[in-house]
Amino acid sequence: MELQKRLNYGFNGYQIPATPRATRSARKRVPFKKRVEDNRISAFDLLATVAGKLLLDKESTPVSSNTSSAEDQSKVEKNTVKEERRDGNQSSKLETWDQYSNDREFIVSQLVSQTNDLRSCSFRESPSLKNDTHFGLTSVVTTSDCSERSGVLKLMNGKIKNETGCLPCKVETGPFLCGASGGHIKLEFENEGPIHEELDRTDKLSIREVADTCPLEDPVVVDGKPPLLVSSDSCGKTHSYGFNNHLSSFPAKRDGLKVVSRDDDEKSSGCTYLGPIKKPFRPTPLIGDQRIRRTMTSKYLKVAPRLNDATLSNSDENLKSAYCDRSAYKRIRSERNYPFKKRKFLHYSSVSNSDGGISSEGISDSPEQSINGNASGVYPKICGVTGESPSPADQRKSFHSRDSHVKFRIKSFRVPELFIEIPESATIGSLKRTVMEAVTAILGGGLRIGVLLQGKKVRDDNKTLLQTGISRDNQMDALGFSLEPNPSQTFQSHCPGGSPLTFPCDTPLPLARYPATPGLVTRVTHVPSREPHIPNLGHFVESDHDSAPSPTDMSLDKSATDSKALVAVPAMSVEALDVVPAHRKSKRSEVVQRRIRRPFSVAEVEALVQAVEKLGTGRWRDVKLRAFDNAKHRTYVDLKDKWKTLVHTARISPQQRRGEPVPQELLDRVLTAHAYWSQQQAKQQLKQQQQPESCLLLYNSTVRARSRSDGGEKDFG
DNA sequence: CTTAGGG
DNA sequence: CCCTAAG
Repeated sequence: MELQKRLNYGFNGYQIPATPRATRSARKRVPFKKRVEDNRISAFDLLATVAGKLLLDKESTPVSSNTSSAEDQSKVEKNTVKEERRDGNQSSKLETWDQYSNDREFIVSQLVSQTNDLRSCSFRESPSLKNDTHFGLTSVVTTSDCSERSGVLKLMNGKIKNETGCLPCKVETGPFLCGASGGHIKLEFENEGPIHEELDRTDKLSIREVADTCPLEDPVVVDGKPPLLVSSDSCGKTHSYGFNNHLSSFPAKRDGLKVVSRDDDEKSSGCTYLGPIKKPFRPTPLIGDQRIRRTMTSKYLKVAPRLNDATLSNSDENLKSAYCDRSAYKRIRSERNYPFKKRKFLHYSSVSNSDGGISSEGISDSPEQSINGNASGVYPKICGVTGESPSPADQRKSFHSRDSHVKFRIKSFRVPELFIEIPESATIGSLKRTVMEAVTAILGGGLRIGVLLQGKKVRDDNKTLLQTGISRDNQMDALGFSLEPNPSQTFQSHCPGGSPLTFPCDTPLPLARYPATPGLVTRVTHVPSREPHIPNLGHFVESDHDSAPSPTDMSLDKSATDSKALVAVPAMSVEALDVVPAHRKSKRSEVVQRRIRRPFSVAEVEALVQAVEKLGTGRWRDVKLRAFDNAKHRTYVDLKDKWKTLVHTARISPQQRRGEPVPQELLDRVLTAHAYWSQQQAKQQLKQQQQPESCLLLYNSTVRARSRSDGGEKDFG
């Protein structure tokens, strides 16, 4: 497999002379936009983009849209640099990574918000559905000219709103409650249209749609009484429900965007209210990050409060009912204003704490089933496009000649089905928790994005949009995205104690209550963010076009690997999420796939030995520079490790050695050199030890002498 | 960032 | 290879 890829792509044309010692990070994280500039957007890119930002905005000219302002661009660049630096490259630009976090937060927020909706989900008893289980999600995507910003705003809104609790979620909740089990929604794809118009249109659309199709019998069970399960059947349709509708009180505004006005909100109760709760809000000059940053801050600091008063007041009722226990309500309330990071934590706690007293609960997910389920089609072998896959060069070429850009806007993702099994005696609280856990399990297991083109799954992440047939003027009507469970994950119920009842539930799959599902959110995020403490996980973009010294280079395999990485977001235990500070970069990075193994070739070993013979064993950086300067995938740590193993290898019997045999001659040299330099090192240390000692002695003697004389003086005095 | 070491 | 403590 790898070999094949290697053959296909080779590493020609990817010489990156600039950063000699760029390593891991650099490879792992290549800002999306950067790649965009390369005109090489592949399906994979698309996935990533979608997942992360729910928005892809590719512009023909780097700065042609609000979205991709020059500022952004530069940021991206910096970003890159920083990455490289981290890897040992000593370039001096450091800032930036952090600057991207905000956007990511948005996304996360959105995800989180959706999660909240879970609480208001309802269950329907229909065991028969069990086999249909699938966790695949489908999403509605619309392309428009809306800038990313607008998308972001929406996301934010969604988030905030949700944080308010069970929001009178007019629009957004509606769809979630509606049957979400099924098919894929088609993608509306349109190109270049007046922004405001577009927004306006979609806005109305979503609202109306929901209104029409989704009566939304507010599924919220009132005060934990027996009616454990409420069925909110109906609405099996697919809607496009965006986040457009809850834009209320956001500083950043856009032309033509409508917002839910709080005044109107008052009337609203539950999801039933679908009135003309919109009010135009002013656009903010979408210029670069500063704007966003400002927006961000103000959002939480200023806007949130407002929301409290407005939205919250309106939804108080809902909140109360939705959260049977006052504490939960409170929690949510309080969470609202917390900065995102903090909220993460709170979120979790709220989950774990929420109402106790559960007799027994259990979730029985059947990942297998789900995975194999038809609907989600997680593993179809289908490839969106078959046929010859042009070489990278070709791709680039074609793109050059045809510089079109595709824009996407995913208004929301559909939620898959979840099956919950819980005893009748369970409390509502436990039910909620159970659902939450089920969801969490899924999320924790990682999600991946699927791209469907005309019903077919596009699996080749390396294909470009163009190749796949996703272009602005091409079959754009059949594009869909889906959230899929990570196949490699096994979802298991946290809680034993099985129970008799099974409630298939059209539950909105809360996207990520645990923003901490960094893997999910981040990995997928191309959106630069500036929130300083949220580590950037954009790693999946990792495309190391580094040149390797030998044809052994597998740099391009990375992309393939990465695509997998995107899929395989290792599950972080909830606990871990809870405790682990959001900024544990290392932790997160871990979420990333570990570097592929690249056994040292004999030639490399030779080079290494030679360098070490010359430089010694304590100067790995120099060794690297000297012998592996252009082997970007070999870090000095790698070299050191290799030396370590070489020494070990040399000491063991040939029979015990594995892998490509290293010439005995080399091993001998290894031993020799190692012995020599060890000796040198010892000598050095000896000297260093002696030095201080002599100094000390000298000092002591001096002091003694002086004190003696002093004493003498004193004595005399 | 580099080194040195343990995992 | 990864992760980290130290420097």
